[in-house]
Order: sequence, then structure tokens, then C-alpha cells
Amino acid sequence: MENKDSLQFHMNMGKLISSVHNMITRRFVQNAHEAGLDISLDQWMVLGPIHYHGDASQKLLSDFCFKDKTSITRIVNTLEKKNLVVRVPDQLDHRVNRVILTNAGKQLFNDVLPIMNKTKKEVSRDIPESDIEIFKDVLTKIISNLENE
Amino acid sequence: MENKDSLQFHMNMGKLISSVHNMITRRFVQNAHEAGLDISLDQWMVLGPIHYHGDASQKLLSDFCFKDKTSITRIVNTLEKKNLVVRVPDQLDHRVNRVILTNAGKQLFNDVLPIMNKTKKEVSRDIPESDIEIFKDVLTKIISNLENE
DNA sequence: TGAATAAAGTTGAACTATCAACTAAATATA
DNA sequence: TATATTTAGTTGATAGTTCAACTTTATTCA
Repeated sequence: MENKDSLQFHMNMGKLISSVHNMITRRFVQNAHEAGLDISLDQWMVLGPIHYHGDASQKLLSDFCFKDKTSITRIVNTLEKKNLVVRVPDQLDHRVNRVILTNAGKQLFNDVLPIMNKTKKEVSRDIPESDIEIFKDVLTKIISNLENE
Repeated sequence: MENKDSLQFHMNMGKLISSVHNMITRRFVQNAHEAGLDISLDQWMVLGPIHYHGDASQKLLSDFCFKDKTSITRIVNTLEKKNLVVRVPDQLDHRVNRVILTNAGKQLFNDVLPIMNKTKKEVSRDIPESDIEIFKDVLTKIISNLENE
């Protein structure tokens, strides 16, 4: 354990972020599961903007979640299989799918909200609010540093 | 874009970390690819401790990378397929594989180092060093918050 | 208007993550 | 010593990620 800690000390940012990402994902799914809910963090990420907008094209979901359109296709497939969303072809632009929540989807969204909050609390336990703010600012800045060109 | 920015403003930590994780992964692979190198961030994460230790059991890799042992099995499979590492059965404990770098693996490790540094620079551009320090502290703290049970 | 181009989405392939179930070897304990 | 338990690693299944190639529909512009 001593050895592991010293190693960990030398971990670079990429490894740290990757590790934290995996751990948060795992904890969120675990918390949801303990509450009898079956949802992944990625599914949750996609559900959010649909709920917020009422509906959302897959392109919007892709931009918002910073995920590849292929990933969105497959996550929406999974959500559709679980009867949480449906794809409705856009009447104006026939290339576009509008993804909307079913009643089960809305229900699940509301059920998962407290799980998300619980997970957030566990994640940020004993971390000063001011550090969390800087943390989020850095994340946002990294996103803008890496966005496209 | 305006709309997207305002959305982004409301993103919670889980989404932020997930987005940043994906973007860093993508950028790293992209930079490696532009330099004619074929390696994923996960493969790099596993290569590191092997190089550092000279060899490493899969258990150690799993602990160090905070990855599931199954993931390690498969990443080592991939690395072995690419002739970057070999598995050598431990003489004392026959359950254990010692994973060691081939010459090609050592070569690749050295070739990738500058790519990693380039990526790091791109990621942390225009972010004050003091904020980066807090950022890493928060990540480390989150790991200890979520570690085990 | 008609042809080139761009945009939204899907599919296939290779890789990674997680869970559960499994094998084989080491350790603990009765 | 014999049995039970733990540990290291693998395998199969399902989900998500990325790339490249593809279809279909919109848009651009000559």
C-alpha cells in the first residue's frame, strides 16, 4: 500500500483523470443499482439534455455531451430498447431524429436525480467548495483548450 | 454555439470529467498518430508502471491504474499482440504473470514520452500552475473518497 | 436548375470497461 | 494433512468509444 501511494503521487494528469472518471462512473452505477435503478452514467448524460429541452436531435446530444455521433447512436439505441426514449423523425429536416422521453424516461430521470446528488456528495466529501470551483473551472478551460480546430 | 456554451455552463462534475477524459484520450491518440505512433491512452497507462518497475504483475497494474483486472488482461493481450510486452510466468507464485517490456516496447515508450508532454502542454495551456496543483489535489482527494467500499 | 458539397445518422470493426462465472494455485484453518 | 478460503488471471456477455465507409437528405453555387 505504501508503495502504491508513492506511485500514485507520481501519476500524471491523464492517468488521474482517467482513474477518477472510471471511479465516478462505477460509483454512480453502483448507487443507482442499490436504489433498484438500472442506468449508466453515459445514459444519464444523454437523458439530461433531452429532459432539459423537451426533445433533442442526436447532433445536439453529440455537441452537448462531447461524444462522437456514433456513441450517441448507440446510447440512444440502448435507451430506446429500454423504452426510455423514442426517435421521432423531424418533419422539417428529414435527416434529423428528434429524441424525446417516454413517460418511463421522465420517471427514471426524476428517480435518478437524488442518486446523482448522493454520488456528488460522496465524490466531493471534505473538499473545500472553493477548490471544487477551481476544479470545475480547470475542467471547463481544458475543454475549450481541446475543442476542435 | 451561444446556446451550447450556456448549456455547458450548467454541466455537472460527472459530465465535465467524462467529457474531459474523452477529449484528452482523443487528443493523445491523435498526437501519437500524427507522429506515426500507434498507441492508446490506456495502453500508455499500462506501459508506464511496467517501464518504471522493470516488470509488473497484472495485479499491480490493476491497482496502479485503478482499472479492473479484466481490463488489464485485455490491454496486456493487445500489447502482447503488438509485441510490446511479454507475459512471463512467475517462478515463485505460479498464479502470477510478470509482464515485461520487449525492446520494441522500450523503444515505443521513449518515442511516446514527448507526445505525452506535448499533449500535457495543450491540455493545460493558459491555466495557472497554482490552479493545476489544486486540480490535481482534488483529483487525488476524489480517488481517496471513492477508493474501495 | 443541376451538380458538388455538407450535414445527420447508421453500420462494421477493433478496443476498453464492467459484471459474473470460471480455473488454477497459494494460504489458512480445522 | 485435508479441507476451505483467498488470490491471480481468463472468458463470455453487454455497453460505450473511435475510425472509416456508407446512405439519405439539405444546401451551395456555377
